[in-house]
Amino acid sequence: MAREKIKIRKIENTAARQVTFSKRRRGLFKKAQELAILCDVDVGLIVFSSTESSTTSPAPASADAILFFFQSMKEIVEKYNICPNNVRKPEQPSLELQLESVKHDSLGKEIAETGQQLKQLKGEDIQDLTLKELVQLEKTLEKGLCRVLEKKGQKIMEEISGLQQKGAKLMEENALLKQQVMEMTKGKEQLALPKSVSIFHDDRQSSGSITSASNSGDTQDCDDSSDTSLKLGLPFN
Amino acid sequence: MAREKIKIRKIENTAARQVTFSKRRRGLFKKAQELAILCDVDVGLIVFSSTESSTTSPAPASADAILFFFQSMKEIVEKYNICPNNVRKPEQPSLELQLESVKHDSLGKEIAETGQQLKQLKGEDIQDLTLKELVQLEKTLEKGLCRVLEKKGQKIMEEISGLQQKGAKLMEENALLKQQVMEMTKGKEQLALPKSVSIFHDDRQSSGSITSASNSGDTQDCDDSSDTSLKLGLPFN
DNA sequence: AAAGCTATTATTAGCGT
DNA sequence: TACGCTAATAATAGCTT
Repeated sequence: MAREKIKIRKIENTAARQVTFSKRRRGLFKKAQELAILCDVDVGLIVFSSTESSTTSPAPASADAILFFFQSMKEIVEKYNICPNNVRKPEQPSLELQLESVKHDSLGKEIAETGQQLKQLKGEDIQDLTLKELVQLEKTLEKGLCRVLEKKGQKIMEEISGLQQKGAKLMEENALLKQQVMEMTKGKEQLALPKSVSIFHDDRQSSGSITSASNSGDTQDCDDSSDTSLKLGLPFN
Repeated sequence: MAREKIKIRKIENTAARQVTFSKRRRGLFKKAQELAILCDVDVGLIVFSSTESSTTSPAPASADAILFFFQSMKEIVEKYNICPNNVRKPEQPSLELQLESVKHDSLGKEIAETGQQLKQLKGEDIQDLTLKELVQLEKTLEKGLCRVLEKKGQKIMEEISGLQQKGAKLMEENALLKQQVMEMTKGKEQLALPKSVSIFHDDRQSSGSITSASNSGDTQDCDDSSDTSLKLGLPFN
């Protein structure tokens, strides 16, 4: 309803969207209020303003909106207080208190603060911080980064040791199979032996070779894992 | 906005009020939806009437906030239910259902998640993260740190440039005063000359000395500020 | 009463500053 | 950037059906 008719679809231009948002939100609230007054009804309206750019973390915006909403609700409640035919004094204070508590030290505030902290840790919304605050932020980030790196190192070592174990087992199995193959190649006459026997034999015989193999294998494994750790580490950096 | 301008006050005629209510409510909801679509925001609107209540939440994005909205709404609705002269049983279930439908994502959950993210960014509570998650965290932290450092650099440069300007001004003043003192020390006979003349003289004579002084001063200034920048930078690292 | 009509007011999109 | 302006569209008050 202006110079040009527009289609109701998302306005892609950010600035224009912001302007339209302000204007239309004002209009919407005005109309809501008019409806409430003209028709003597309660209207609750909440607009989740995403004034921030595309960056995530909806918490602060939501919190703002929630506070706004509660403000409106409070006004409605106050209006009702004045309204003569709805006199319910005992109920009013508790609701009032709830609103106040939400406004001051409750969920909304917590979300807002936590959300902002989160944003700031992500390096967003740091325009108005003082140098001191920035330095504090930096410290926190470094500390966090340090811990994360430490934990990452641990995890990588765990991963490696897991791989080592797996490797060892595979080697063991491998050696076992080799042994079996050798066995089969050597004495083809034993081919038809019962499983249990052959297995028992294998276990015994392989014991020594596997041990030695796993020893050398361990050393090799370590070397391999050193390489592996580098390889593992890289894709995650 | 029609055949006649009306004042925004309660419409006393019940029938007319009801008609206006229907019309305006439709308009309000339409506007709410338009705002939501055009500006890509969440809008929650609830209208309480003596005969019905209706709700809309055009975009299901931040469910937790909407839950909060519904919870609050529910409280108000309950208040209305208790109110003896407003009996609206049939509407209750639908609102109740809507509330239930979004209940599984609670605001508490958002707080918990945001809080945990915050903690994890600080390097706490990262015991059970996977290697991949840790790497993601690391990236986020590095990005944040990078931004914070950049902003810090900016702030420091601002600080420095401010100090430099101040320093330059002080030096200039200093030189001027020195010149004046020298003047006074050299020729005491000129002490009683008219202002305009003495000033003119001062300007002239000092011109050379001041220029040179300011030159060396400038260099000194630069060095000083370099040192200053280091000194400024250090306590914040 | 509910739905449709239209003269009139209200809102606002694009522009200019 | 964030205002104010105004042509133009949108909503709607009172009426009719």
